Formats: sequence, structure tokens, C-alpha cells
Amino acid sequence: MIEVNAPVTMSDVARAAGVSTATVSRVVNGHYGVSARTVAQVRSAIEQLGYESSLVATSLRRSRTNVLGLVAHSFQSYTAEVLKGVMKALSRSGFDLIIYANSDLYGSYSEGWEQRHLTRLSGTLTDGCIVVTPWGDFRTRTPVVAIDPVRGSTAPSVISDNLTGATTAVEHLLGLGHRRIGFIAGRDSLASAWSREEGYRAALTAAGVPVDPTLIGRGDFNPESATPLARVLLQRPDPPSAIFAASDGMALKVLEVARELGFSVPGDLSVVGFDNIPESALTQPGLTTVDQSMYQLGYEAARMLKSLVTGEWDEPSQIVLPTSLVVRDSTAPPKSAARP
Amino acid sequence: MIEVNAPVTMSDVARAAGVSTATVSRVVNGHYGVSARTVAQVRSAIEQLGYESSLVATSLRRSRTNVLGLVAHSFQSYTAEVLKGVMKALSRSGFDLIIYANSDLYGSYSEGWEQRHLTRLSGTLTDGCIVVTPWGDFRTRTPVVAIDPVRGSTAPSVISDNLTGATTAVEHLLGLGHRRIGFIAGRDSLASAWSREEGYRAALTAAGVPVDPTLIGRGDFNPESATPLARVLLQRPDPPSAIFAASDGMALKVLEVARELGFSVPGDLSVVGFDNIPESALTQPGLTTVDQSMYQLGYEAARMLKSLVTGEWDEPSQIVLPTSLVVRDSTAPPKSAARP
DNA sequence: ACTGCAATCGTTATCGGTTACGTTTCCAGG
DNA sequence: CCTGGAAACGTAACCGATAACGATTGCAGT
Repeated sequence: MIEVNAPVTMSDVARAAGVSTATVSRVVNGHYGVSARTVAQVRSAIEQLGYESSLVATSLRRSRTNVLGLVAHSFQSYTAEVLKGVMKALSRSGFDLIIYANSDLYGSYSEGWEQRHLTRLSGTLTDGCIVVTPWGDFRTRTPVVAIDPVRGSTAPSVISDNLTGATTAVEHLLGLGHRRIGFIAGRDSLASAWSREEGYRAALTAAGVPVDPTLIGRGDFNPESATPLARVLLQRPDPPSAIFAASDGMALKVLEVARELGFSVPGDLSVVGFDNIPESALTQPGLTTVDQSMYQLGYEAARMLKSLVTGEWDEPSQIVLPTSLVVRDSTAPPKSAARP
Repeated sequence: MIEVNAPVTMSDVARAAGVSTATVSRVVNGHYGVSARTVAQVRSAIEQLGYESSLVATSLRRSRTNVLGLVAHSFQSYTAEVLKGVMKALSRSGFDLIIYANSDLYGSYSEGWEQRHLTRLSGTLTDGCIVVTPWGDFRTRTPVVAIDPVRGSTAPSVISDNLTGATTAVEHLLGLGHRRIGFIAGRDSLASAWSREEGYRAALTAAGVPVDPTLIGRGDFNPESATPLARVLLQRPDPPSAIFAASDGMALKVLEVARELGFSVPGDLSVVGFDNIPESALTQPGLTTVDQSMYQLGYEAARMLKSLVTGEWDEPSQIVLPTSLVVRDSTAPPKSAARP
């Protein structure tokens, strides 16, 4: 049954136990200076009334709350994976997690809200935050760890080795014989997008293949942003024989467009993604991609934040996680392996 | 740059603007009774100092916070889909969302924590909560909407038409000629699990096929719970020709086990799931399943909670959403269509 | 100039806890 | 019996904001 009114406060408990709220507080927090008899009385009163301390009131008065926050700008597969890693790291650690999501997911991308919510939370509700958004930096009074930070950020962060990953991916395509390789970039404010493009350029240059700017589409990591770009690339009179997309979400959209335009994959077109989200293993054909463990990203970020909060962090403030190429069915040698 | 210390409070603003905190509060909340000149002063002070009101302090004092909560016991695809629907419904509604996740995701399933967190949040931080957990009911002072509630719950809730959905699924298998149909049940505390099993039994009975208890495995909606059950069913000397799993997560595990044991799907074994999570469309073969829009579930729950909070709800307290069968590639007639 | 009513703004109690500090109780030691 | 000091507990200030209430001011009407 739901009882709509059950505002049991600490003073209710105090009254029931015949003591002051101060004593109840001491019992609840296991502080020193309460006789065993009184503790028992208070405990039983708490039990009877079903009292739980208010998170809000506690947060307001205390500096430490043992609650960490996660602020994300959207909830794609990427974020969900990160979330699992974070929860794993926090498991049995004594920290709880609050995820703050704004209600404008599909609305206007108001750049300011992360900062707004961060300041509203920090210093009160949460002891620290993990942010995973395409914007930054953030001013807070509590530690912040960024996952995939903006370019040039010096804040504590966790990031994949995007440069190596992207280089490997393009080298894989080059190794298959591809020379005209399209690229769909991510949101350029992010360090990851930048590094992945760097890797693309570096691999081409190292192989003596000139970088053709008209083969580069400017996406923003949002899957939908890739659709028109893929259409443009594939409807050219001279379409590329392979496309490297800076994220799996975008790569999957490339597959969609390819199917729609009658390209067979990997026959007519090879596609490589980046991220290795769960869907990439399941799609048909399986997507060749660069694995960055988003789970691990979340796990490390949470571990880092935890120690930052407790003040026992001594490792460098930027963690770089390795990536690895996962070859599936979306890549093959081009039909005409040789071309100027 | 991150400034670690920026505790700008309302009284800082008040001091800077040369007014009282009450006036600042009035300006912030757009209340009546402040001259245009004062508003301008306060606004500029807020701007200069970068002030944001503390969510916690506001929550403590106010009855309404315009923040809704979501309490979930795990974060599988199911929850992620629900989440998207919730966010969509809350988009541009003036409500923010806080997701409370305990850190024991993989640890002991301590049944009490949802109640604990619910009381810690309700009446202070949040105006109401959506709960999606296999336990209930909950005592709170603010409205609660349950998604897929426990059996016998009378609380406001949103649920799919599980009975019809399950019946249709089994009728589909019967129509293909299957007679030995296995079933992997969900957590029996949930109304949905109950209804789906009911549908399974009803369809069989209506077709004159006796229900064989040894063909029923007792899972709990957790994908992992299905693996050993599927193994048992398929390693029998007389395995069923089809398996209906009460959730897609479990059905996908059945596919995994089938592959492992050398069953071809749908050649040797037909598999049907329930939920239609995104993965089901991508897996190979595509999973035939009963579509319940988890997105819609979340959307409706949020819509309901919103009106409950504002006190303008007049529809029934239980919403039932339709389901529909999605036939993909995991079902086909059995090899020997006729059997006693 | 005087009254009266709005408009404007400050004072203060309050939300539910926490904690510094003060007070009382109790017992050991002199 | 008195004193000292630690243990046990209450008092009250405080965290940051809100809102009821009171006080002040300005201006119109007479």
C-alpha cells in the first residue's frame, strides 16, 4: 500500500525516543558519545517509524555526501556502456550515483545547461562529477572528471588512444588495397574527433596517399549527422571505395545509406567505425571497427573521481586507454584493387 | 580552467547588489514586487558572480522542485529505452530528471535499497518518481508511477498488454505447426512475467495442447538466468522444437546456447522473444518477438507522473499499452511438422 | 499637508539535519 | 565530602534558500 503522507523527520524520532535531535544524529552517524541504552532506544524508534534521513538536508549541512554525479548530454549506446562501467567501479564503494539529464534531449542544444546543473549540484548534492558532453571546461568547487574531453582541456580526464586507433583502422583499409578512403569526422570541439582525423591523415600521408578534402565529411558524432554526408560521398560520380566513420553510430548510418543506394558491403564499399558499440557486432554485415572500451572508460573515470574526492589521487590527471582493431565483415579489398 | 573554489551563494549576490537575499530570491524566481532598477542590479550581480541557485537548498525549503526521479535496479537495454521515452516526455516540460542508481548493480540484490532511496528523495529532492524494479510497493509522500509493477500492485502504473502479446506469440508458433513449445519465464514477482506465462498456457490450452511443466524454465528476466535453462531444455533427449522466452534478453541467450549446441535456428529450433529491444533486429538470425514499446512505456509513465505531480490527472491509474508480433527469421515450421 | 493604499524591500522563522559548545551527570581519586 | 574530568546529552547556530509578515516609501486623492 502507498501511504501518501509519511514525512518522518529526525525530530519525530527524537520525540519518540525521548532524546534530542542531536543525539539521534549521533546515533545515525555512529558518532561517539551516546550510551548503549540510548542507542538502543533511538534505534528502535527509527525502526518503528521507518525513518530515513533526508539526502537533501544532509547534503546541505555536510561537506561530504558520498554521492557522485554523472552529467551526460544524451543517452545513446555510448553513454549506456559508460554508465555500466561507472556503476561497476562504484559497486560496494559506499558511493551512490546520481545521473543528471536535462529534459531537452531532442530540443535545442543549449550549451549552457551542463555548467548550470554542475554548479547546482556541486558543493551540495554531489562530492564530484563525471561529465560526458561535447562542451567544457567547467567551473566547479568539487572535482570533475571528463570522459572524452574537449580539445585543449587540462582537466582530469579519461580518453582512448584515438590517434593510434584511427591510424590502425586506416592502415587496415590501405592494407586491403583501398586508396580512395572517405572520412566522416566527429564533433570538432572534442579532442577525440581531432585525434581520429589526425590518425586518418597520418596513415594516408605515411602511405603516400594524398589527403583529398572533398572526401571528408564534417559530422558531429550524432548518428543522424552522418546520413546526408554519406549520401553525398556515395552519390559522387567517383565514390570512395571505403569510408571510415569516426563513430560506430555514424558508421551504421553509412551502412544504411549504402544499402539504400544499392552498394553492397563489403563488395562495393568497405566501412570502418570507431567505438565498438554492442550493435556493431550484431548488424549485418558485422561492422569492422576500432574497439575502445566505453565500459572501461566509465570504470576508470569513476575510479579516478573516487580517489580525487577522497584526496588520494597520485596518478597523472589524464588516463589514456588502449584501442584495438576489430575486423568483422564490412571490410574487404576493393573491386579494382589498383587505381591511380 | 577549473576554479576549485567558487561557492557563490545568494547572500554573496545580495551583498554585491546591495539588497537582501529575499529580494534576490524574488528576482531569481520572477516574483512580483521588485522595481525594474533593482531587478537590473541583481541580474548584473548574478551575471558577474556566476551565481546558480543550489538545488539542494531550494529543495529543502520548497515543496515543488520540478525535478522528477527515476529509480531503476539495473541498466540493461530495456531500461535505456525506457529512459529515452521518459526524456522525450519531459522534454521542454520544465521538469528535470534525476536517475538514482545504487552502486550494487552486480553485488547482492539488496531488496531494500529502492525503498530507502525513494524515501530519501521523495518529499525533498524530487516531486515524484518512476520506479522500474522487480520489487514494490513503496511508501512515499510523493506520487510514484511503476513501470511493469509487481503482481497485485494497485499503484499507478504503466504496463504492456502482456497476456495478449504472449498469446499471439505462442499462437504464431502453433500456427507454424509446433506442438512442443518450451517456455522460459520471467521473475515471478512481476505482473508481466505472470501474464506472459498465462498467455503461454492459454494459447496452448486453447489449441488442445497439454501444458508440460518440464518444458517450463524459471528465469528472472536477467539474460544470464536463461543460459542454464536453455541448456537443460536443449540437451534433453526430446528437446522442444520451439522456445518462447519471456524477454528478448533471455531469448538472445537461448540463441547463443542453440548455436553452441549445434542447433540451427530456425531449422532445428524456433525462438520467440518478448520486448523487441534494438539488438533483436540486428542479431543473426533476426529475432521474432513481441513488440512492447519500452520507449512508449517510459513516455507514458513520465506523462502520467507529470500530471500526478501537478494534480491534473483524471485518467485511470493503470495504463495498458498494446503489443504486436514482429516476425523475423528465428521462427519457421518444425522439421517434422506432425508429432503426437 | 494628511490619509490611504500600493508597491517595494528587509526581517525573520523555517525546511531537516549537523556540529561546536555548554551543561549536567557520574564516578574515581584525594 | 569535595574536586576534576570524562562521558552523555541538550542548546542553538548554521547550511542556502523561500515566504509570511512587517516596515518603509511613493504617490494619488481630498
